[in-house]
Amino acid sequence: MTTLWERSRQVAVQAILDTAVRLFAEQGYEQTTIAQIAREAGISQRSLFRYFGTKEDLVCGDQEALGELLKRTVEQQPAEMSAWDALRAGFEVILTANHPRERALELSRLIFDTPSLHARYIEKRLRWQAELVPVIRARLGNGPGRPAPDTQAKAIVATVFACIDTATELWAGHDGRIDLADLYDQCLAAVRDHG
Amino acid sequence: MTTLWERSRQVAVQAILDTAVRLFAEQGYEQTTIAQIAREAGISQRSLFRYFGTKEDLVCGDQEALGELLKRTVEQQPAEMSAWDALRAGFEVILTANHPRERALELSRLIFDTPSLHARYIEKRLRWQAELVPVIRARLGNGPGRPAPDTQAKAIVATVFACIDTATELWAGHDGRIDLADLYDQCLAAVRDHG
DNA sequence: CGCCTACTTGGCATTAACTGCCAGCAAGAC
DNA sequence: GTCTTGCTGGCAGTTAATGCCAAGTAGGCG
Repeated sequence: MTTLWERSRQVAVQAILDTAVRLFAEQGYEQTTIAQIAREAGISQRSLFRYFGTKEDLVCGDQEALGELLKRTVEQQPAEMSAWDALRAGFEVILTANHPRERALELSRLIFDTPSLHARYIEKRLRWQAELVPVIRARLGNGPGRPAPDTQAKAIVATVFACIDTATELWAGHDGRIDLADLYDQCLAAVRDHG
Repeated sequence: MTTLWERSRQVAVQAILDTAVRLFAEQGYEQTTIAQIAREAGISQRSLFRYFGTKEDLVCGDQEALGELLKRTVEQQPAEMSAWDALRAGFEVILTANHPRERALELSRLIFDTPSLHARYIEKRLRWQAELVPVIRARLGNGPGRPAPDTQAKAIVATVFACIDTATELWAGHDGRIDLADLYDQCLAAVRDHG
């Protein structure tokens, strides 16, 4: 019900985010200090840390929301669909729900060009990656002579994310000129198609 | 001329490492300060930072050497061996070159339980990955109708590391009672074996 | 042995990311 | 209008990390 508070919060968040991403793109992530971002966004350092717990959250803060969306989407796929196809469908949905192309490109470049950011990004993802495992396990035919379903599910989820990551890196490297979903399919094909 | 300087350096490194790992295990990584480690190891803070550039290096500092070893091992596999088998052979070598079981378990648990450490560990691993890509690309038959070799190589390397990571996490979760190489094979089978 | 050079070590100051605390102010409930 | 609630900003403090400089020590050389 609190209207003005929430609305001005949204505005502030967006303003800080825009300032931060602009500065990161201009001078690099490491070279940009929290003090500078706060100054240019017209907010105190203390408040900035209340909006974004860490400097890294300025870049990969909305990961959590995307993770939630991905999980729900995968769950809702028809039961007879394979784990791989369900995850692929989830990935497709995330693509459309993400930032506009230009912004996504900028963020991806930033993440893949900054080792510490890249690592943080993956680490954050690993957290909600774990929540996807039970969803995938439920979709596996537990035939005999196969690895434990948990091992199987974890490996599949980890591989899918590895391919998403690789595809995104290539996509950013090509300035978005190649379709991201196509790249993902190529990555998965390189892994799953034998011969 | 390896002299007293180098020898006492080795001794100091080992002493610091032992102190650090012990303290980390006793009170947790975040709760242990550099000042405390330096004090208990009988060295100045300044010198500690000369031996280990960062606090994280106290735990995953020898990753660099392992990465180098991995790359060399993969390169030296017979040319007709597939990319997958060559990487698997490299993984096998690393297993034997790593710390003794107990120490490796302790370190793995520490890394997987500490987000900032985990991130740093991933960062170091990403560097190995990048260096392995050209080695793997050279091993790919570039038949027609396949994804670009670079895409293929990146995807394969990323997947192998995803499986190594998954296997290691499972291994640490089972207190090392299940063979790590077996877990890795199970992960890869879950990904590559269809049906 | 005595000296000189090369290299290491430790202390001091500084920066940057955070965190806790407290006072002030503005929004919303009554 | 007042009163409660919760946001905001400043200030001090902690921790990791880096640069600088003075002091010490190993090792080669006359």
